[in-house]
Amino acid sequence: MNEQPRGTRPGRITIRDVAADAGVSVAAVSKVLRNAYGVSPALRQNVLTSIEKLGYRPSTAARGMRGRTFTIGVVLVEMGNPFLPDVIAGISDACGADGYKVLIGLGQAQLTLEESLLDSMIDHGMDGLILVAPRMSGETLEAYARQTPLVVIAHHEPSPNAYDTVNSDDAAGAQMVVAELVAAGHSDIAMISLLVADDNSQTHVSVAREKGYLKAMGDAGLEPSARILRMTGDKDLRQAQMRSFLSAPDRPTAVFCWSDLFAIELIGLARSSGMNLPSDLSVIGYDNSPPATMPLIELTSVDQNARGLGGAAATALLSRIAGRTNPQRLMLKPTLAHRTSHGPA
Amino acid sequence: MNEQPRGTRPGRITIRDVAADAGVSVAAVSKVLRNAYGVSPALRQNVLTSIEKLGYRPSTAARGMRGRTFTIGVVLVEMGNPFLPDVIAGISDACGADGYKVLIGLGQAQLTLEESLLDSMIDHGMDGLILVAPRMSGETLEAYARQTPLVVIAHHEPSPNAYDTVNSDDAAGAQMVVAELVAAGHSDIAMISLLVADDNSQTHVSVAREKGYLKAMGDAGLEPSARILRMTGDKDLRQAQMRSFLSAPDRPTAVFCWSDLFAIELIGLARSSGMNLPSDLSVIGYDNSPPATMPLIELTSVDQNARGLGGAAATALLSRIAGRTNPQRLMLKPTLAHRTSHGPA
DNA sequence: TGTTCTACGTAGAACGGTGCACACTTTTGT
DNA sequence: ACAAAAGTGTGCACCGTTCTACGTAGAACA
Repeated sequence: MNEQPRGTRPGRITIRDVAADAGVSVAAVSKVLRNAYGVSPALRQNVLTSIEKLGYRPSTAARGMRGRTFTIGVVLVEMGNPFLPDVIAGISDACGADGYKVLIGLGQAQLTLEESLLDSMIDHGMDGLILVAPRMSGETLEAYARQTPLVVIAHHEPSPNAYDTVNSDDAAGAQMVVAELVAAGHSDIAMISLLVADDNSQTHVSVAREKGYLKAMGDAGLEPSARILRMTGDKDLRQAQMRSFLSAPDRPTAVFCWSDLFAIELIGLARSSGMNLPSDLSVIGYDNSPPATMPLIELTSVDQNARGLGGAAATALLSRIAGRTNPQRLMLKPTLAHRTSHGPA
Repeated sequence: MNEQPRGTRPGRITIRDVAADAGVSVAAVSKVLRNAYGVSPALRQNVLTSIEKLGYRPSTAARGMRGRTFTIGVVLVEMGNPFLPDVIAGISDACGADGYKVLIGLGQAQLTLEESLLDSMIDHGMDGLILVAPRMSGETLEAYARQTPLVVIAHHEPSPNAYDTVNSDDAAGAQMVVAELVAAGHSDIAMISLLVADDNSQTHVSVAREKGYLKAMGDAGLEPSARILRMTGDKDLRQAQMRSFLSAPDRPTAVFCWSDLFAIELIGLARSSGMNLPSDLSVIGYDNSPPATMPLIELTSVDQNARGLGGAAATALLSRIAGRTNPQRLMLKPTLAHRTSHGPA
């Protein structure tokens, strides 16, 4: 191996340099930095001038050892999902206002990697963590929550203890879809959902959407025709499943897809097999993601308000960092973005 | 404000606990951790056992003050681009093998935020940074490179000094596209590119692709018909531009789009205006992103080997961290993924 | 005038690692 | 047999902050 003397780079301006320049103590500078009590306006101004002049930036690493780092970590399972950018944007906005930075880690859909990432973030001294659609068990989450302030997005844990959950009301979203289709005259409405392999599948958003779907079908008196097809995450297999679904004799007149990704695939396959949409088949998706707005897709879709979810999670986390300990379960109402992928029965 | 005593959580196992348990000095444990010279196999094993037993994890924050953090930062401008996940995967793979963790920051397409993010990552004591398609000027990059090991992906800086660049050979990719279309009998081939507003637009990948396009058109003796339409990043405006392009009397027989996103939009608009593809218009894109493979799209597209780019960047960064200082300019060959969005003239 | 507050500022001990300088023990070389 | 070199482990200063405990001066009060 090599041995470069690393860590703090040689020329770095430290709090001592600032203190010397301003002619005050190191402690005084630290107080100014933290807006702590006990600094006169004159001293504060003096210090700020020196900071500005020297271009001083506090070392987060050093801060992490005693105080806070003003950094929060966000853990994603994967980054292909088009609704994530908005979630992140919502988090960043809410955090940025309070001077917090956001750093993202990627679990690559591997549970071990995901957990080691959490450890790593805690080791970095991050002030709190936000997990998006984690695959971990409730106990694991509780264990992490004991180590650091924690908020979870898109994960329906029934009764978290030491952390908060922020979700879109997935059941309500599904009910809106069914209601919309029923109002358009459909009675044969299927749902295409996701086959979740996990042990913790019950907390997955798709399950909440399934429940909403079933509830709404029941409320409309359509439970006999209600059916959920859970399709795999593997693209090729899934498309085969969709093809056979589309060519089956009992094909419904409308389909509610648990995500836009599935819905768009379904539309593509339907069209390429000669079907005419929406007259032959109405399709409604979930996420209201950018591709939903594309010409030739024009997918009606449930908007989760991803940005709102991110913002709410960040706000919750900040209040937790500030000392709150009682668990919160936030639920945001989704809306339906109307387009032309569905029509009358 | 509140005042929770934060920073290191109370119960945390420190290097001292490990040293006590193993009955050795703190320095010895530190040596084992860094696999530094001067530890006997016996002592090493002894220490490792205690580490395992106590579940010790070194504090990255504390490490950051003197040594390395075994963390590298990746800065993205935005995360919507579907080729980013592969780049990240490539980076993570290469880094994970050496025990490095990857943390991602998002610039939200704001230059100031992007730069403050770099600062923040340096402040965190990260061992090195990888920037993907940054919008910064060459001087700014050099300035950062003086503070930390730096590698830049997808940014055609002609002669970097203190950092490395890793690019796909964008010119070659464009030439492959033109060659493919010419071989299919096309002679009227336009390019749709991106209108870059920056001051540093010359380093943008789209410009390199434009050059390749022009070169290939020249080589094929088609310079008279060569034309580049630079379209805006704003979606609605762009679609208007595309519509008028499609309905113009001098519409070409084939179009090379600088990115799949543009290509897919173009295909959608063409189809929805009644055109028949690829007979009325051949389209080839760039990125070979997931949507390119969708039914009804089947877009022929240049594959940049995003994963390879990420891997190469990580390898370069690690060698830079290990002490290398001479600049490297890596260039990976792209390949063409053939599908049905283009056909004979 | 003496006493008690309050406001402001400072000294210095953490925090949890790293890595240099050194001491002690074996090997190796002659 | 003796010096030099190599191998192994330790003590401790240091990294750049935070934050507690304390000192001091001036204001307010009696």
